[in-house]
Amino acid sequence: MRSYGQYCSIARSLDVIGDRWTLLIARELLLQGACRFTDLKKGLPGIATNLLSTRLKELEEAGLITREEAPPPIATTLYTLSETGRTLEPVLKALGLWGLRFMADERPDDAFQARWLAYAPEWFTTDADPDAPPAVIQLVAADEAAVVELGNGRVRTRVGRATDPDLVLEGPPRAVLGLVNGLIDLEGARRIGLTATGRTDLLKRLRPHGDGTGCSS
Amino acid sequence: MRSYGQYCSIARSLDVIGDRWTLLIARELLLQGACRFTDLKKGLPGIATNLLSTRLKELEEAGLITREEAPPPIATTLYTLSETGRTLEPVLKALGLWGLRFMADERPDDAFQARWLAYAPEWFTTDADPDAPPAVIQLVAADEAAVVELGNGRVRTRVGRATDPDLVLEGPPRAVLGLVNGLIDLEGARRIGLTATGRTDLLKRLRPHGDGTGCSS
DNA sequence: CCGGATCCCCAGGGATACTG
DNA sequence: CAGTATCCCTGGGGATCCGG
Repeated sequence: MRSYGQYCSIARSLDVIGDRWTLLIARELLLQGACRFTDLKKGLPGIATNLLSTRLKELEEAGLITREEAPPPIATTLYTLSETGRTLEPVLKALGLWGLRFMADERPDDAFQARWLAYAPEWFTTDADPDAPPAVIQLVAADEAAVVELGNGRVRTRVGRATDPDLVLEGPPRAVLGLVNGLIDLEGARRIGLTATGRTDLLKRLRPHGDGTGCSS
Repeated sequence: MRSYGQYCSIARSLDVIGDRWTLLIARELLLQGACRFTDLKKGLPGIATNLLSTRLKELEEAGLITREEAPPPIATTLYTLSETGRTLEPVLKALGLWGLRFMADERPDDAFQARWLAYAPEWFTTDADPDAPPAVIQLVAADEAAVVELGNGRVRTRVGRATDPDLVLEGPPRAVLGLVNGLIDLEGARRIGLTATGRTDLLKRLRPHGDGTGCSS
């Protein structure tokens, strides 16, 4: 990208990661770990292959990712965030937290993936009752499933299904994520199609890092 | 900007503020407060006027800035960050902190302004000895001057000159800012042209929010 | 199937001139 | 001062093709 030519750390950040798609590539690598070219392509619906290729080169030059030629049985090149690349996590978290305010807007054609369902609770909520016994919440939205595990004062998430969840939240993405992130309350979420089965009291434990934008009724 | 079309809060953030120059406009409005068109243009060396105009419209539509027609004696339109716009501060701070690692690179042609000298200590350092008496550090780099005021456990900065500073740091931008932000130590800063006059012990009070990138000798 | 490279086209950005 | 208008050019989107 063309440099802004400003001796300012924000501008210099953007010189490196301000290009289109760059931060989303970092998101995928941070969420997925080592990725093949095709894995990245799948995780970035809409990206052109030439762009992905170009960005990967640029990111490697900038020292943010490393490419390694994996031997058989993988027999392909793997892309990984470098130590420096992983320091982008706070940047992605800040952006992600700020962007929550737009998650209420309905845009039916948006792509949606289980990983994006998963990272939000882990990054943007806290267990409000850290001493309470462990609990498991199953999220299901648009055929994508993720599991939220509460316990030991932590909120952990993973893609997939749990065997015996204490609570199942199912519905359109903006209902599930809107509820979990405190943009809407349970009643509001139900009104746009959420089904909550099980211990809905667990929702009180999930405290969003809200910034005052949310909880309309 | 063209939407990424992903239901992910990072992607939705970038849909709004991912365009070129957008975040730097927010930086200026955050640092300067209400601005005229020309003020922004001066604070954003290199921006084309049509782009600035376009971005201001987009930002207004997104609800991040408000334009107000000021009556005489100002008699012009003023741009201000809205309440929502001000919530970008954590995003800018995260980016600015991450970008510090690139401030060591020398790029002599980069533009430089006093405001960019000023915000870095306020955002990225802490008073390591909050109970110590107040102190004033004068920063001077490339003819731009800023004042750092330590006191009451806070680090405050402003553009301009102090009457009787306890310490004066003068030299090329990357020497002054590199030292203040912990990228280099005093010795290293002197080696690239820093002059430190006064109580250099105050530097110990200025604790950078470093992330392990710095302090090469 | 994977990992790209190539080509064409268009939108967005850059520089500058011009106007109320 | 506060933009608008214009022209040019680069970078991104989309499809296709190609070697391993």
